[in-house]
Amino acid sequence: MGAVTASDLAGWQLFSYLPAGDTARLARVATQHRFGKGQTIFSEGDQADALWVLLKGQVKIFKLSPDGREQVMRIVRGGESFGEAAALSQGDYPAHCEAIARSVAVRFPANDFLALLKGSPQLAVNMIVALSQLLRGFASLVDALALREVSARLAKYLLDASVRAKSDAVVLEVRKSLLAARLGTVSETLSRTLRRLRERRIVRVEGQRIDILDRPALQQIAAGMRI
Amino acid sequence: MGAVTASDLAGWQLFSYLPAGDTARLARVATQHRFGKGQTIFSEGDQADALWVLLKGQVKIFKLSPDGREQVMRIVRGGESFGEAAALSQGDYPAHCEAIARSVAVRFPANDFLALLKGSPQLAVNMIVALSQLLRGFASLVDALALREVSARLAKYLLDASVRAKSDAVVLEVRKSLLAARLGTVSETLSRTLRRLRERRIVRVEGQRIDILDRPALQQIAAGMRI
DNA sequence: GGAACTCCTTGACCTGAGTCAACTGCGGGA
DNA sequence: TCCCGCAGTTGACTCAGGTCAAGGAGTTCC
Repeated sequence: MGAVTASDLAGWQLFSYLPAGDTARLARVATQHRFGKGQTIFSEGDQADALWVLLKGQVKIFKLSPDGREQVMRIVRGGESFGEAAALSQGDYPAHCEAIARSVAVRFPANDFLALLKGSPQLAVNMIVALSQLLRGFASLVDALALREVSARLAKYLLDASVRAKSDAVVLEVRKSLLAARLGTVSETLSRTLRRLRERRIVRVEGQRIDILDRPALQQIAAGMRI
Repeated sequence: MGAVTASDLAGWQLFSYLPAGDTARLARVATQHRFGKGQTIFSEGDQADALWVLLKGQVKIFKLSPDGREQVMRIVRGGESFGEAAALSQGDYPAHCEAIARSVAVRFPANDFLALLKGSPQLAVNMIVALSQLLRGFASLVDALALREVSARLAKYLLDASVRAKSDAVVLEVRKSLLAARLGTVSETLSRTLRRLRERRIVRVEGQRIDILDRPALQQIAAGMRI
């Protein structure tokens, strides 16, 4: 745990266009924390007394089933906030949160943040935009889980990742078992699905690297075509 | 389509604690619309140029699978807003929206609303709280779809509904086929699941009315116990 | 260099739940 | 009062995908 300077906050989406005074006030209530790989940041049911921004590393937000299966709701990348919804509606965290790589995060006590929100329309609007995007992400996750087969979810993931990477070569940002949990399945099924794509020459797989060989086919599968 | 007065807006959660000036400005950009049962309010992919508040009636937000299965993301009740996330992040509506009963809704053009947000910290905070609650709802939907069986989802739904009704007698707010789509299943499976609960004397079913006879059993099923 | 991991892959099996089809019964309209 | 139609129920069948178990292939640590 350490102090945070205003310049630490500059450049993050949530704090863009903020007047300097607001940034300074935010920095004053913030504390910096380091987490080792695998370390818990918060658990489902904990009192949501803080909102976080990830500076460095990678963090997963996930739920567990009664028999221990894991659904990853979100993989947080550097610069993104997390725990917002819980902290801002003053209840418990609705999911678990764990660092999946060495990470540095900034913690804002919920009360302080809420108070600052009321005095900073720009911060409030930024927060609203962030929440809206999050909601979009969740809507598409619901769609995927309820209405798409695993092959379509995987195809969509690869296409999205290739857009982000601006390349046909996708390097998975997480281990395959975690990707499986993200896609709402298990690693065995992911492995089999990836094999079907490989056998059809739609992708080439080399460890964490996946090359898209036949984009149109992948798009058809993402749109619901059976394979 | 009709005009909206400030008093029409009073009392709705999103507009609570607003200074009179803000309410008046909101009313000035708002228009009132009536929808018949089954009428489309917007479709997935439409440009999200407005945010809505439902005054009367009932509205469903839903997605369709490639082969036409329906997942209801949300059932909007009187007083709630909808289309917020889409309108506030300036893209397309990510889902379909249809009135499931005769309804009256107020429409706020996205640009106007966004402008008002910047000038009304209280409105912004209300919006943030609303979005946060929505996000919680989605998180629990993801959890249900990915990690719970249909019986557990149904049990949880009944328990929640009974809390809202403050009674062991739950009157379904929607047709069973729509409830099925809400729970991420089909009406046949809902029917069979309900029968299993009936046979075990856990509930009594009379049309749209369901009496909870054995709450502890229902709680166990909601927590993942197989039946 | 090898032991002990952890991650991934593959095969065999099983089951929850979706599909299709038939039937029932209530409720509204003329 | 009699249809007609839609919501709901039930049975039979099918299958996507989860579980269990057994390797294999890198990695890390003595």
